[in-house]
Amino acid sequence: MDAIVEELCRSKGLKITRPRKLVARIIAESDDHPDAEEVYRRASEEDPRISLATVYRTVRILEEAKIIESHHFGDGRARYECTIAPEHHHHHIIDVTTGNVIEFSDDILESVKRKIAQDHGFEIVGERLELYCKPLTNNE
Amino acid sequence: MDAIVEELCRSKGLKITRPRKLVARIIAESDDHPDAEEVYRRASEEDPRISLATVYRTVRILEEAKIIESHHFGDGRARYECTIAPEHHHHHIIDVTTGNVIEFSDDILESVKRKIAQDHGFEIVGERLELYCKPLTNNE
DNA sequence: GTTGATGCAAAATTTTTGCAAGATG
DNA sequence: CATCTTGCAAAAATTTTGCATCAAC
Repeated sequence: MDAIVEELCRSKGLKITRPRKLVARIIAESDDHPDAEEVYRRASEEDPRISLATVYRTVRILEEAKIIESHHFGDGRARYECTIAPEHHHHHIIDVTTGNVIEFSDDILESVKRKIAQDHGFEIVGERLELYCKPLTNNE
Repeated sequence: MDAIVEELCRSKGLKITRPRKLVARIIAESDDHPDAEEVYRRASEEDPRISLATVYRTVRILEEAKIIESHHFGDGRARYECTIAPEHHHHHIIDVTTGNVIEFSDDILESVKRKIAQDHGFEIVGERLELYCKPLTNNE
């Protein structure tokens, strides 16, 4: 993980710093899509010198480097997750009754999306799919 | 259009006011996903008494009433569009080279999404699909 | 007339920026 | 040691709120 971040930073001419490694690792280790404030809180536990401004600057840089992704799940702020994982590519089901976020991926969905983009003369370079759902009930 | 807004407001016990009708109409007539500031600007031209706070309050109410939808296309602010139209349901392709937003809808996509939700034990009550794309080139 | 909505100004929230000091390559 | 990055504090941008006034029902 650290190695990948360092490699990606290097390839973009970015310096490898303690805050960058820390923020990237915090997000990689989190499976709950923390927002900037929460990343800052978790980072501060390990290195109290880090500032919130740096977290914001860093997540922007890491997002540009495709190391992390940001999402907006309806609340005002951006929430982050790491893209570096064997099977990262996925989307989100948000259970509106609980706020739980469930990740999923689907090959058919992927090809349908790709074809739609193609038919419009485009190639997908980024995307965002969120399904806001409520649990199925048997009688309704 | 006005009639639908009025009916929906009434059914929720909301008063039908000049600002509400105006904001709803502005958004219904816009095909460019304006943000709150822009809705305010357009509304002000017709009624200079309206305030930005009211625009924010009104879009929230209209969104709760399912009369409009909000989106986050990567810039910081929320952008709005009206849901009241014969064939409203659609998603967005954002051309990252120009910032243009293209709307599309696709029946196969719809059923794939519905099935995915079902397989996870959910029913879709809202959703958001954005494809960030660049134009296809023949040689790359 | 009551109740809910508006406008204003002020505050809250989220994010960005200027700049001096510090760390990296 | 030149350049990029950080931390701090201050500002910007977006959105929300308190309250007196006003409008809808």
